[in-house]
This record gives sequence, structure tokens and C-alpha cells, in this order.
Amino acid sequence: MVNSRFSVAIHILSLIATTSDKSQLTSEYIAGSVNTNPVVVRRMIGVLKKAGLLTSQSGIAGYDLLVEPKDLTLLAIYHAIDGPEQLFAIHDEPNPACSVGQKIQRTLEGVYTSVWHAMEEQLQAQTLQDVLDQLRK
Amino acid sequence: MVNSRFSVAIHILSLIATTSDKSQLTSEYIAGSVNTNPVVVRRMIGVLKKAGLLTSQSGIAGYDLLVEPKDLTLLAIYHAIDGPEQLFAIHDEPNPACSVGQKIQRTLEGVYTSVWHAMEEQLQAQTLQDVLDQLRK
DNA sequence: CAATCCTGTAACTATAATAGTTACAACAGG
DNA sequence: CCTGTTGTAACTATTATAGTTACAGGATTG
Repeated sequence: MVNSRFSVAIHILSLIATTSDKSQLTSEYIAGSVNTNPVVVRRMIGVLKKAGLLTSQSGIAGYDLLVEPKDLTLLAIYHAIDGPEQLFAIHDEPNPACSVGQKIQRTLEGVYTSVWHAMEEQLQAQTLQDVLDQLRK
Repeated sequence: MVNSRFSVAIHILSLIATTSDKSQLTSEYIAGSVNTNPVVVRRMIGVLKKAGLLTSQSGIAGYDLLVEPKDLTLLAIYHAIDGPEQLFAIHDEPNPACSVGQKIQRTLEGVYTSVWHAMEEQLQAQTLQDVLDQLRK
């Protein structure tokens, strides 16, 4: 299991998308909903901001999405948080003198890339709006 | 990125499948090809053994596959090494008093499950024999 | 302008996962 | 009996993750 940053990012973006009262939307409030520390939230928001998904203003509460939820795919969010581009690590420097060791890295890369693409397709197919719809149910 | 155990497991199984001289196939030899410690290899082999993928005899070199490479899917190997059943962690105890916090876990589970299934399909579609064919090329 | 509340960020800490390592008991075979 | 092997437990080093403290600086209000 990778980590919970992707989950936290989606949670934060969902809150921003659904909270109308912007003065309420402080990092502390968000942290209360996510159940973490306000600094963790601000750190994550900094990353999402750099990726161009939202804006904020220093000293003033509230955040604004820069992309419509229906146009924001989960894959875009995943890329925004700079998640790993492969699922499985490949061990370093297998023995090149061995016929298996010599080719295993390239072979595994091929295998993992096909797995990765399948995952990307799924993330591409779902948007933040889909998540919001699920949350409202 | 999860870890390199899956890669190491596939490497080990490939070696066992392709090495005809069983007396050569010691944990030290395998470790030399993988570029790790013999104990790491024996530990992994213990896991694969428990899962019923191979046999070995204490004190005597060599291992035998119990499943034909063409019948051994990468998904079976993945399950054998007890890899995580989800790709992304979900943060603990979001605030149930918040409409987002209340439903985010279940929602994310749904999202991640669909991603997971796509990945499983890919791993199910490839066998150890496919890996061996790639290695031989 | 002073007080307060907020964001942004650096730096430190705690915890856990991962892999590597040492050590040794037990088995096999010459 | 000696050597080489497997099987495991226990310890260590390294790294990733998340949580925390601290504080500089912007915004708002009385």
C-alpha cells in the first residue's frame, strides 16, 4: 500500500468543492474533517496549488478550485501529488553475468508498465464530480 | 511504490524454472543473481513454499516448482507473497460529523477497488512462462 | 496601530516498513 | 566427523510517512 496522500488530496478537494462558506474553510477545519494536522493539510494544499488545481491567498481563509470537478480526473490529481509512476520496485543491479539477471529488469518493466496503464485508465475514467456524486448519495 | 519483493519472487521463480543443474541452485547462487543476501532469498523461498509454489529439502541444494510456468499467473505469485490488497491507503477516522468525512472512506474504497480489479486482470493475464519467454529473447 | 486569525514553510520527531546482516540449529552426504 | 546446505530468529540500518513545533508574514477588525 503506497500511502494515504492520494486519499487526503481527494478528501481536501471534495471539501473545497462542496463548502460554500469560504470563511469556514480553514486548514484547521479541513484538518478536523480529515482527522490530521493543519500543517499536513497546508502542505498538501501547497502541492495541489503548485499543480494548478486550486488557488489560495496567504493570510485569508478559503480556497478556490481552478478546474471544474467534472473536468478533474483522479489521474490528474494523482499526477498533481506526484505519486509514484510504477507500482512495484525492481531490485537493484541484478547480476549481468546471469542470463536471468541480465534481462529481468527490462522484462519486469514491461510487465509493470502494462499493469500501470490499466490503472491509469481507471483513474482517467473517474472525476472529482463522480466522487462528489458518491458522497452525496 | 510498494516494494521489490514481487520482483524478487519472480526473479527467483525464473531461476528455478530455468536452471537445470539443481546442485548449483543454492540460496547463495540465487542471491548472487538477484544481488541480495542469501537469507533474503531463503526467507522469500519460505513464503513461496508455504503458498505451495515450490518444494525444497532442508540441507540439500535445489528447489522444484510445483506449478508449471504456463499455469502460474503473476497474480498467483502476487497472492503468494501476500502483497497488499489495495494500492492506496485511506486515512483513518475522518470526522463523521462532516458530510464529506462521513462518506469518504466508503467512496474511496469503491474507487480503489475498481482500480485494483484492473490491475488484477493484468496480473492474471500474464504467466511465469510469459516472463521466461521474455527473458529468452 | 495593535491584536488576532490565517497561510506558507522549515525543521524536527516518532513510527513503521523494508531490506540487509549475524548467528545458529538441524539436515544431508561424502 | 566435516563440510555445505536450508530454515529461522533476532538484530541493525535506512528510508518513507505523517505528525508536530515554531515562526515569518499577509489580512482584517476594532
